[in-house]
Amino acid sequence: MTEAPRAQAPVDTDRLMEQLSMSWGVYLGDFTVAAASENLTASQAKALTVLRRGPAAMRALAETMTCDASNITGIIDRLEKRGLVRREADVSDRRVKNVILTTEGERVTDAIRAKMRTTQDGLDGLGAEERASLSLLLERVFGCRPTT
Amino acid sequence: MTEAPRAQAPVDTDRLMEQLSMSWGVYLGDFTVAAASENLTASQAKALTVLRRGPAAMRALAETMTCDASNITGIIDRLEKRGLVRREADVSDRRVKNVILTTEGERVTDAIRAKMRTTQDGLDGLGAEERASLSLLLERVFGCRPTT
DNA sequence: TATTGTTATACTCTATAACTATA
DNA sequence: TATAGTTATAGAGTATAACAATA
Repeated sequence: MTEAPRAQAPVDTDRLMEQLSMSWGVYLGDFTVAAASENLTASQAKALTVLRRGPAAMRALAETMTCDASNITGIIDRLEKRGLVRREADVSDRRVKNVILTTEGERVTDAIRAKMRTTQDGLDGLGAEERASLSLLLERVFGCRPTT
Repeated sequence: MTEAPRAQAPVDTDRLMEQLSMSWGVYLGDFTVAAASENLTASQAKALTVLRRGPAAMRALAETMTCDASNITGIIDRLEKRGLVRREADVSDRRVKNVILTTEGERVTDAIRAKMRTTQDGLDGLGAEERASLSLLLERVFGCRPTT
């Protein structure tokens, strides 16, 4: 049984915010390069990543991506033109259009994730207990639970 | 002395990547909303955040932000027009222009960070040992050390 | 009336290529 | 020659406002 990470020096919230900011920069760079390797913009790849968790209505997608609903139309238009997603009218509310990943869309999304070597390698360097600790901490801070 | 987070169930790398992706979405949304409250785009706010660590040459800024150097010209143009940054010719190499945050730029950058309530509140909910654990884990995964 | 998705518009972000001024 | 920054261009992302279809 390996040790859990131990405190070395006090880390206040400000320094943690700064470190989180830098870490986000590394993650974003990794994601952007991986998306570009599949000829996708970061926004397009982000939409695919969200949809990988399951279909979503246009408006729900806009909320998750923190942008206006009008933007999603163009992003989904381009992804649909490339055959990575498709629109499907909702059965209970015909105003709603659900966006669904195609099989090719799933393949591309998984390929992008696999190409995020910086992040993948960083995670692979952790032991089982460290992965569990990071998972718990992410849930505590951002409210995101690991998918079952 | 509080306990370090304990493993509950095994968390493999794939699930951790997924959880990281969702957490990043929350962080990005928090950042985007905070930037918008200061009438700044996410890219502009990101540039300010990078410069908050110290002056940087245009090209270095482009590398940190994972985009082409030509984009930085426009981003810095707009920030300079608002008085948040200024360009300064490098003394040893006159081709290089160093970008420096103005006092107002520092104020706005700090204001944005202070407005990231979701992230701030999440971090504030951690104990001292948990903050230290998260800091160590971020360093392990992304190679970013807390600023001294 | 309210909501979903779309369109029109204006501005910003982005990569590519070509340019200038330095080195 | 090589590099740092800029400019020109075209395509993509973005918010706002207005619109049609549906609730």
